[in-house]
Amino acid sequence: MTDTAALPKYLQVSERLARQVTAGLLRAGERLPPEREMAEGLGIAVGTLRKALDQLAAQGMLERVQGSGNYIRKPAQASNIYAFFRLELVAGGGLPTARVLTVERVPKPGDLPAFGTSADGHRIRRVRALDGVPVALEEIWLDGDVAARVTPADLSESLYLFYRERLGLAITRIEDRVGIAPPPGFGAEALALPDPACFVERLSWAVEDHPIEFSRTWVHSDRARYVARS
Amino acid sequence: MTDTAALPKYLQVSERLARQVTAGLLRAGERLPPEREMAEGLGIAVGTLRKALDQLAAQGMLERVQGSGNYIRKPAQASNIYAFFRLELVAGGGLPTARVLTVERVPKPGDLPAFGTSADGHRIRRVRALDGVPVALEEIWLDGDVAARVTPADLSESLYLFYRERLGLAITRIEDRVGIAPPPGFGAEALALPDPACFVERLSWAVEDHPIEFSRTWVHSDRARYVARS
DNA sequence: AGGAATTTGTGCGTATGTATC
DNA sequence: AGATACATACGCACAAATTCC
Repeated sequence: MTDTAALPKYLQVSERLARQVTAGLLRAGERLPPEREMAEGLGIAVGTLRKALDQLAAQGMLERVQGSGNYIRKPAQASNIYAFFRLELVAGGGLPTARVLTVERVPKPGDLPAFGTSADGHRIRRVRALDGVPVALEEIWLDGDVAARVTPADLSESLYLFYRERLGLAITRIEDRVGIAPPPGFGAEALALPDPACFVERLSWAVEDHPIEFSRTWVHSDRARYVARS
Repeated sequence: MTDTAALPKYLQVSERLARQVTAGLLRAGERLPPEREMAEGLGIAVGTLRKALDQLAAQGMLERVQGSGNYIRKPAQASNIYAFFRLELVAGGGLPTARVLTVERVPKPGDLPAFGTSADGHRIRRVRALDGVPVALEEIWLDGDVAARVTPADLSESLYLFYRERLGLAITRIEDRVGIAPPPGFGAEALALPDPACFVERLSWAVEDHPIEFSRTWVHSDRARYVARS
């Protein structure tokens, strides 16, 4: 437990809703109660709730339809809650899943950008799939100081939940860089991606200007693409 | 002039500020007047102005600093106002410019996604540069029905202004897809990009669900990258 | 160092417009 | 046409961060 200052109400609410979506309590397509009802139930003003919903809409998690209602858009999906980009099949859509390959605490290599305070990092390697078809390799570096140990069991459900509930961290800012690069050696068990692949580098901030995570995702662009909607 | 319904005030204000930035009336680093002053000058409520400023901040055009002020972030730059991604040098930053190579009205080829109502499109080809160094090739398809003719002179200043003032169109939604592909044949005069390159496909909506523009940008990823910040 | 002034952030409540059902 | 529900707009009070004296 950190001594983090209390989040603003509107962020508390959007975080809570995001968690409920992640946990599957709110499912895709589901309609939320009317804003006035919901605000009353939460004990906040309608304007505050609307700000929270705007947040979620901006993240693509919610669709707001005037005259109709607010609808959950994203299915419950692991580890993609704060993603700026969505990984999609070339044809669009696809149910995202991820399988953890390895989790190791190792010294940060020199080619990583500066983030966190430790010389070590937790290196998490995963295969990401859409509708069961492997489409990308991913390497996530979590700063060594946020946790002494990380095990695959911690990560099996949702990276998001792990960060929020086990570490007490709320990711507040993300920077993505898009380029191309050859995929790294992920071992024989991993998907063989053609060389080179489109990839996205991500720096995640837990608090302003203090990144605690760095990740790289290599996407087989014949099978899937990163999609961003404004 | 279209019979478009009047835009909400907060969008009118953000559009106007965006134009001023594009036109160079507001320069990078410049601080805006205090919100209360500004709102009074515009004859609107502070909350409405704040919503406009939030828009611009979300677009990366403005930086809002509590206790300090609102600062213009982007330099005056042509045609990048609505960009979801920013094209940056690998080291970060770089002053973006663009040079139009050709503008032609031609039948839409079959590999374009569905957009607009015409069988023809205006094909605009450009070289984009950062700090004077060519880093990307770009092909923009504007639906044939939004204008009978388009000339390079129309585009020399700013694609944004052209859309807004000549065509009366406000881009309201953008969808970007990231992948890799070989750069096309842009003629001998164009920058020779290595094959393949990282590229971004963009569909721009003028009104909800009615895209009028499609573009593809091929980026030499050794020189520049697309960067998105949340 | 410290405190006041300035400036943006959060939160509330209300009234009216507009799209959907 | 009426009811429902989200969108816009206004105004106010207080909190929090920054700036300046």
